[in-house]
Amino acid sequence: MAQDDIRAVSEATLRRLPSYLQLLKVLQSKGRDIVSCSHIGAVLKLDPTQVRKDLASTGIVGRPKVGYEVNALIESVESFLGWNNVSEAFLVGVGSLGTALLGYDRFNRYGLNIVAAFDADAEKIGKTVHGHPILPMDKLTDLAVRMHVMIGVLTVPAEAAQGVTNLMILGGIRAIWNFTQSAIEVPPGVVVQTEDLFSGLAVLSSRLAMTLGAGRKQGETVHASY
Amino acid sequence: MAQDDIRAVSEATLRRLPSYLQLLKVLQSKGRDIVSCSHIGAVLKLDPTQVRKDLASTGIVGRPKVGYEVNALIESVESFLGWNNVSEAFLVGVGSLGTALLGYDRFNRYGLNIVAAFDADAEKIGKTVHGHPILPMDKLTDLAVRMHVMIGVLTVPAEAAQGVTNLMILGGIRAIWNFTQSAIEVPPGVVVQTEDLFSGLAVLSSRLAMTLGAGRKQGETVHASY
DNA sequence: TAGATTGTTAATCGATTAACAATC
DNA sequence: TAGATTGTTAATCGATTAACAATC
Repeated sequence: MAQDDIRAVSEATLRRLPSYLQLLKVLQSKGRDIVSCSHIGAVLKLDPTQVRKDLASTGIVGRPKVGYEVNALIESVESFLGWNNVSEAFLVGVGSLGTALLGYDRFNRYGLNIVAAFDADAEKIGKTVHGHPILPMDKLTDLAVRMHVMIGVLTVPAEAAQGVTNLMILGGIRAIWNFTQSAIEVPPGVVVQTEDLFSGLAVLSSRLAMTLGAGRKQGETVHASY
Repeated sequence: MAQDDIRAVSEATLRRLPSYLQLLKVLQSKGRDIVSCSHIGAVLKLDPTQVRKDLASTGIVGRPKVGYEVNALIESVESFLGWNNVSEAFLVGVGSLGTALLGYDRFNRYGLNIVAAFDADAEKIGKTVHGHPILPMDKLTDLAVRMHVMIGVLTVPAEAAQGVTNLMILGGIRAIWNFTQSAIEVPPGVVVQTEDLFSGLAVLSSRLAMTLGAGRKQGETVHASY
């Protein structure tokens, strides 16, 4: 792939990259130098050609007959995702989910460093959650500007989502990881990734209902695409 | 759609159903009786035909020129997903994420009722988290059998995932909501839905890198599919 | 009635999978 | 060399979107 060829990589491909990365790191820790697409595909239950195309979209070039160098592949996937350089992020909304994310110490390996947390609740301000001080909302915009923070993690109640988003935008934040159920509006050039827990639950519920459902022949089974 | 026609509904459709449901409940609370696909599509930024097909797959029949009855539509989507009857679930692994999920009191509206939590840590056993008593792992299988629990929520560290899965299977659990990064093995007839936080982060990171990236024309913007 | 909306079939689009040449 | 694997083009498959008939 030519180096200037920034073609759009499909969301499906992007979503598979972290699973490759995880496997590659396991292989690396086992001292393995080389890996083939067929091997990756066998472990992750994916088509080898698909693995090859996904990897190629990160810019890696392999060696026919040999495969890919594990270290080079990790480097390629990580730099493609921007995960070799840690970006600083603000988290807003220190409820149960926000607290869980603040406690997740492995984000550093995935390019994310949560440097400050914010909450509207005066009770919480000044306290520390998993080593992160909780700051008042009115500091958000100024601090984002001063620290050049690019990423915001949104874990507030749905009704507060748009207001907090607006503060983030004012602070120059360019990417919002949205854990609310609210569809937030942002200006062009700002990226939003919404995580909806219930969409996964819908898949699970429906597949379960199907396996348990009447009218189904005995022994017939349903597999989710995990 | 004929009532015995259990055709496979695509995962993409299943994932959109919760967002329809949420909007419909907002409309219901506003006292609205009738809604059209074009209206739903306009709010959620989806093609009206796609909305119509998604809704049709739940079995609802609308009225030409009029639209769909809001109440009937909610009933149709909920019963399709099995969310009108609450299923009891066990949660295993009371770490930060498990704790957050235990604190999420709205699962009842989504067909899920977490009736017990389990952990391997003796320190945690006997304590109560968000009103849920934490039980020892060795009670899991027997209790699942006795209570006819069908759903397991897996929030343990990756290395414990397969072992706990096996206990769940022995207990007769038929659906596993897997929040670990481990690809678990289950027998036919058991449904697994794996939630990978990092796949969402990969999408965000890559889209951000693309908006910030060099070689990009000024003013060109990238939108995530939120 | 006319027009808006549903229901359904056809066309398009893009992702996945298959085929095969290039390569070490 | 022969065979395995990459890289790439073609075929297939399924989801999305468009077109249009049916309906109130």
